[in-house]
Amino acid sequence: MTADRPLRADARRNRAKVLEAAETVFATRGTGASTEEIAQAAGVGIGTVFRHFPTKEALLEAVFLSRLDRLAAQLRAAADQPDPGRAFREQIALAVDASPAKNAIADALAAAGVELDAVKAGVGTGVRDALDLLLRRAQSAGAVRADLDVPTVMALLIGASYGVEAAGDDRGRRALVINVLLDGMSAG
Amino acid sequence: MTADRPLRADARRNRAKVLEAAETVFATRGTGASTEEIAQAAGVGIGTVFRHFPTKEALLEAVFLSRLDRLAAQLRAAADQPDPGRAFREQIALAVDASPAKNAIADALAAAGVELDAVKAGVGTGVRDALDLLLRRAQSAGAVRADLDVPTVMALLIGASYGVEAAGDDRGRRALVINVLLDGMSAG
Amino acid sequence: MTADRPLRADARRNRAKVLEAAETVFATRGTGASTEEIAQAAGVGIGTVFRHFPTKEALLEAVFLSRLDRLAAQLRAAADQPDPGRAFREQIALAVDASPAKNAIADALAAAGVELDAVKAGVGTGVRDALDLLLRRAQSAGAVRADLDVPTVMALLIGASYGVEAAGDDRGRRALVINVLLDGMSAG
Amino acid sequence: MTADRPLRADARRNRAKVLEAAETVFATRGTGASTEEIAQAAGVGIGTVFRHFPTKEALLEAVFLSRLDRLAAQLRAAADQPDPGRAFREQIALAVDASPAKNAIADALAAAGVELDAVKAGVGTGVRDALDLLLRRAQSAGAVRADLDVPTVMALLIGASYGVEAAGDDRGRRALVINVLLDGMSAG
DNA sequence: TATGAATGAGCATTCATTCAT
DNA sequence: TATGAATGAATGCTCATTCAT
Repeated sequence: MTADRPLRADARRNRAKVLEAAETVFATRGTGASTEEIAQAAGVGIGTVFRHFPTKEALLEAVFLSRLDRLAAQLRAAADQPDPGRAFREQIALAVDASPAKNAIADALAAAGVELDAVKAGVGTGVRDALDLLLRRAQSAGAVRADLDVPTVMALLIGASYGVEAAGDDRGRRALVINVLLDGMSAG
Repeated sequence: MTADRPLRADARRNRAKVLEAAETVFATRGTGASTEEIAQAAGVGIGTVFRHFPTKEALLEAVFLSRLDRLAAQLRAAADQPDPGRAFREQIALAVDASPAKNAIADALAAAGVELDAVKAGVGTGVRDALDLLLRRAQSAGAVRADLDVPTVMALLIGASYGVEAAGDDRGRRALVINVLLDGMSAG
Repeated sequence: MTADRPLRADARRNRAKVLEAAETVFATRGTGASTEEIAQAAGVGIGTVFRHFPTKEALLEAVFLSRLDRLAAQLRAAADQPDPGRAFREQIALAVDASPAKNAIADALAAAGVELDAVKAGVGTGVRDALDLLLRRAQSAGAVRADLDVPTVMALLIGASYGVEAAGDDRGRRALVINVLLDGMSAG
Repeated sequence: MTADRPLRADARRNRAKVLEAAETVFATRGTGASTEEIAQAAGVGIGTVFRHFPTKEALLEAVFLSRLDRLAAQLRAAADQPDPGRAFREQIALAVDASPAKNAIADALAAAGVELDAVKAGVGTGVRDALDLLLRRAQSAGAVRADLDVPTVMALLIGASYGVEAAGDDRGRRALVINVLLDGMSAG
């Protein structure tokens, strides 16, 4: 009975608009931003936000997952670069530098009692697998210490994200933070 | 700056009770915990909380600063240990492992638009100076890379706190995270 | 008054489906049930519900009237039974026992400020006339007190419906409530 | 620590104001009336309403219980009248005639899934016991049929309340409804 | 005509903050 | 100075109704 086309195009567009607006607003004003504010930023009625995301928590989660999806895609794209050590380093640096806003969202979700691991697991083979590949290759190439596994690298990534955030606007300092992390991860 | 009328003994006691309760409650239930809940935990009326801390933000700030004060004291106590490199490493590890709950508070403050740097500066010569001493000595001893300065170390500390938190309950993983950080900071 | 273009066959079918679903849903989940829920139960889109009943109130009214229609038909069918007193008693008992769900609807309508009398008048010669016939015959036969008129009997019916509802699931108690009512209405 | 006097006087007065306003507003505009409206009618802030009644449901319940309490008091006061049959009849008539607005509240509570019986039981020995006394005495005096028990009388009372309400403004008709009920309850 | 996405007014509830006692 | 009742702005969420497809 219910197909998936007619107005579905508009609906999908609205969903995307909301998601995008939410990402921006949460990043800008924090996760405490009101749903109303997001609706306005998206240019839709508040009812529309709740139609697509039945709960503020659901919206937060969706934003978080969409970020993780993008990260996974990015990591995957780097998997076939020639120099495994370099690929690893570059991706870590990129991931860390891009993530500050994600942290707040993760925090908010955690505060709401959401099982973050479960959520991440939902991304499935996403980030985890992509990272796994990058890491293994870098370790095989002798570029990264052998005692690191994916969960630990993820913890380090998260930490570095906050570290970079704490470093403020000073480009040099941010780079230094990342550099320390990479040095710590390198073999030898 | 602020006139510091010594504060009647019972008043001071109340202030301390509130601060302590706030630290516990914020750590336990998150910074979203209501002021009322803190008042109850402290065994005082809500009016008393607001008499001592005119704003929830002020209370959060006070809790954060009190933690920093304790950290400063700890760092200072380590300044005269014989082996500067070891002292540095030990203190970093200690600070990081003890800090998880602090993070949420710093986040909340940041979200509230409080200039964290300013606040930290307010601890004055506290953490900053103690850390400066430890760092310089370790660098002179050739145990820590020379391109690190205090603000960067603080950023790294903050990041490592979150990293450890993200590592979860796995003792080994937590240690590994700290280890990576220390390796990254070490000279050579 | 209202132009009654025969309504395309499928349209009529939809109208009936909605009415039926509404009756069930209102009875099951109360009159606070959302229109959306009714649409789903009827297997139609929400737009269709509103096409046939421009207002939730209108839908409620239609359900109510449809019940009254059935009641009228039932009363009419009993009009030619041989024993007028017995017919009256049986019909009263039947009407009362079947009506609990109707009460909630009548309440909701009343709460919405609908003139219930006007609505009932709309059923026209329906319940009123059928009841009139039954009552007169029973009174003529000396089975029912002479000071009762149709409006009063209707008020008693409504009251008894709620009484039975209040009696709960206890079959014996429900019967007793009806019995008291019938005794009160009987002559002598 | 917490005594029960100082500002308690004001608080109690406010609680009473809210309860009274709620009773009026619910009776006037139905139980769908907004809490805000009640706050305004009571001349207090909306927060005050929620301080005293943590939920709209709780407020509804309190209003209902307060009515039942008054009814119980009234019934109890009639217990020592000389003529038990007369006392019973008078009290039933009074209770029924005074109750219209109560019905809506009972309905709302029932709709909210509140166990009405439990609530009524909470009035404790209130209405139930007072009614029990009246009923027994009237039955002993041979004025009321012996097969009635308290729960059934309560169901009849509720039904009669609605019946009277349905009878509208016509004094004569209202009296007739009550009369039928009393006749049905009388012995012989 | 049917559909269901969009809309936004309306509601219950929370909580930081104020102030009378 | 301590208390806790009062306040009301703000928020998440629901639902009847509209309208583009």
